[in-house]
Amino acid sequence: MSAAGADPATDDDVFGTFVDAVLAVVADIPPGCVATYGDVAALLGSRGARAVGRVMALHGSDAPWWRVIRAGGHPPAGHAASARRHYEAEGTPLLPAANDDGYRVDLAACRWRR
DNA sequence: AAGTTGACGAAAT
DNA sequence: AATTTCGCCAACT
Repeated sequence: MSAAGADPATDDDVFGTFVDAVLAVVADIPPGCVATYGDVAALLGSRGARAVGRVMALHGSDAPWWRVIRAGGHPPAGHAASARRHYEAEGTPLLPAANDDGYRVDLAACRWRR
């Protein structure tokens, strides 16, 4: 029966394999820590940091998207203000920044590793 | 089927 | 240091 699925990626496969894998890694990030899009992609065996960001844009609502940031410690584009509240609530170390979005995440102190 | 997009990364300018 | 360009990968139209 599973073979009867009309669409191979919209019936049995709750969400594409990729999406599920990305959400699994993001959900595995402990509070107070963060990982970069490139790191998440690397853990999946892919180098598509953009592909990971795409998953967050589509399903980020179902995962702690604020724990996934860009390289350099910058928060996701357009969501810096919202992410900042989560960091303070989780105890994530932040660094003051005059420019950017007003703050930066201390990757050197809380970059999650596997 | 092909082209475009996207919550990115890194290097070059 | 900031901006621009190219590269990567997967999904959407």
